[in-house]
Amino acid sequence: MTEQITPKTNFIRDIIDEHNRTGRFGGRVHTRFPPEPNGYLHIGHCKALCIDFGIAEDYGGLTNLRYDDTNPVKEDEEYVDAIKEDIHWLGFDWGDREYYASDYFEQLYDMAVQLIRKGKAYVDDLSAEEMREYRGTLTEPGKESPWRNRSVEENLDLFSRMRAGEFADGTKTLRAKIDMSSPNMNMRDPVMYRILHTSHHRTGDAWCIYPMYDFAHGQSDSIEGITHSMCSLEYENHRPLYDWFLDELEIFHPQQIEFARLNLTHTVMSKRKLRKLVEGGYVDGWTDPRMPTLAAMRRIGYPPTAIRKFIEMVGVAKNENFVEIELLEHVVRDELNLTVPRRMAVLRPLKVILDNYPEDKTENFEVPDYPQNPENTDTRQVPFGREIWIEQEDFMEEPAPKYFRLAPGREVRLMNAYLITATRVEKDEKGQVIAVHCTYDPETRGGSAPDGRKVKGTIHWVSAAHAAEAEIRLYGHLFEDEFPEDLPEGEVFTDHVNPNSLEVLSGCKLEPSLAHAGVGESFQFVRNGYFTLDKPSFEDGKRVFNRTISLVDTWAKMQK
RNA sequence: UGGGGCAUGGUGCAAUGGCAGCACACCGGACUUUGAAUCCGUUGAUCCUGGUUCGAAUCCAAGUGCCCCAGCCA
Repeated sequence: MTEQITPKTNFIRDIIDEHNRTGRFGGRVHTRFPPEPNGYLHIGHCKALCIDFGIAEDYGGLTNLRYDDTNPVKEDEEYVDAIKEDIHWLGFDWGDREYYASDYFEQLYDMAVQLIRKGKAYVDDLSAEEMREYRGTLTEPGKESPWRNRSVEENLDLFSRMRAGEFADGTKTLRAKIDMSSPNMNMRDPVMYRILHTSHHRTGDAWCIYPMYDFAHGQSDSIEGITHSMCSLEYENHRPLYDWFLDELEIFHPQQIEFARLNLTHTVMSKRKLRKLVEGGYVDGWTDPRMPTLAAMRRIGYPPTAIRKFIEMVGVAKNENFVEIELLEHVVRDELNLTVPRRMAVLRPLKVILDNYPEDKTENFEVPDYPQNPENTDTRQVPFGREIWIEQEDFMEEPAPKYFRLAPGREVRLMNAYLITATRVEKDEKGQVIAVHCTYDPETRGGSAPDGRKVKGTIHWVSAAHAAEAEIRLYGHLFEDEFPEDLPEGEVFTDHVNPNSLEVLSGCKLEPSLAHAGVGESFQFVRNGYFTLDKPSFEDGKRVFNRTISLVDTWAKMQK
């Protein structure tokens, strides 16, 4: 089995240990996982998920699930269920602590009023464009809004009328009164509330003003008693604001801690781009096997334990990183190797005829299901006959150096069956090999010779008389490495979908036992890729398989 | 060029003043009923310069490089 990972130290644990030493939170560790319900969770979110839940678990603390649903124009109920399913699939649980930032809209409103009363917030009439001009630049300070010094009474009145729906979208905002010349752009009077006459997936039309992330997140953490609020690096510049609101409001003050998000080679992680793929019909939804979503990984048979192990191996730090997809695949394969049964399937079939095998004889071989796992000795019966299918690439008429598989005059082992020797080939009018004639050695039943002679090659096979027919879809990575930052529209966009990411092979030959396997079952493939039965399981009366990149990689290695 | 952050083999993560280590990848070998897997091994790194120290990846100083911030997104 996979080796135990030694518990890693990381800077987050150092911070928490320090808090525990000083007693800042009374030894309590309470985290939250705060997805915005605007898409499916992908492997990148998984890192945050594992950190939020994992750290709390390690310290005997709790983790809340909290949807950061402060922007109704982007969010949808469809995603909240999908997110919950993914979290549970990974084996994490938030108990009954399922919260929504929108649960706090009333409290947040009261807090805003409180800040207005303190003279720390004001209603601004600047348009979005004007606000941008007033904000200044990275190197030049901003200017104060002409509306910045309205009286508390006027601000109170205007803000309540904003809530009442008197003003159109974009005509007014509520802003924090901080410092227009701050070198940190987030402190230049950030917007707290904007007007959005849009109905919200949970609060419906109860509100037409919605809090910004910065005005909602810290207070939500505070309300829930979160002690450690982990987020990605880009929020570092927001921490002063996170702290400012909490301090001005004089409420419980959690600690925000930032870490580097996960980047994976060959993998598009931007939710915006993934969404565009789905909406543009470039893929078959969020669970398309080519997507990096957890739902897609579940569909193609990645074990959740392997994904968690992968995240653990990646570690946590503040360095910008690009983890190689090979690590993920290694971890997944490592587990699948022991846990899913092995089967034989021929993707690109070539007929082999055993000339000295009785015409209508059939026999069964007992074959181990888990040859790699000494603790599981399950076997199955695999039928064998005079005509069999082998992989086209397992035969070379003129073998290359170091090629150990079948060639004229050469003896190889049919895995778990017999040793066979190629005698002659049959070709069509174009000179293509359409069948290979062989002789088998009846003394080698099971694949070993009584005289002890060895063969260098072993190949897989499927009995022609018993084979199940299938169309198999080979899924690889969806994208080329270079994916445009600004996603182009229409035709141009398709240029960036890797054509090799989906290869459909028809006429594949499968072991008969696979013909009865059910949707969702995973199998180790004969050359150590693997595949998962997927729906739709039948198309035009043929079973359809989806499988993952692992096989493609293995295949690519075999070719070179 | 304002502010914030980060620099350790190809990649990711450790080492918190004391022999720079682990995993993946790569290469080589062994073994094998697939050339996969497994096992073993090799190569390979502290951004630069100076300083403190018996001793620096670690502390100090000055550089260099990369990332983030000018949404009424999160």
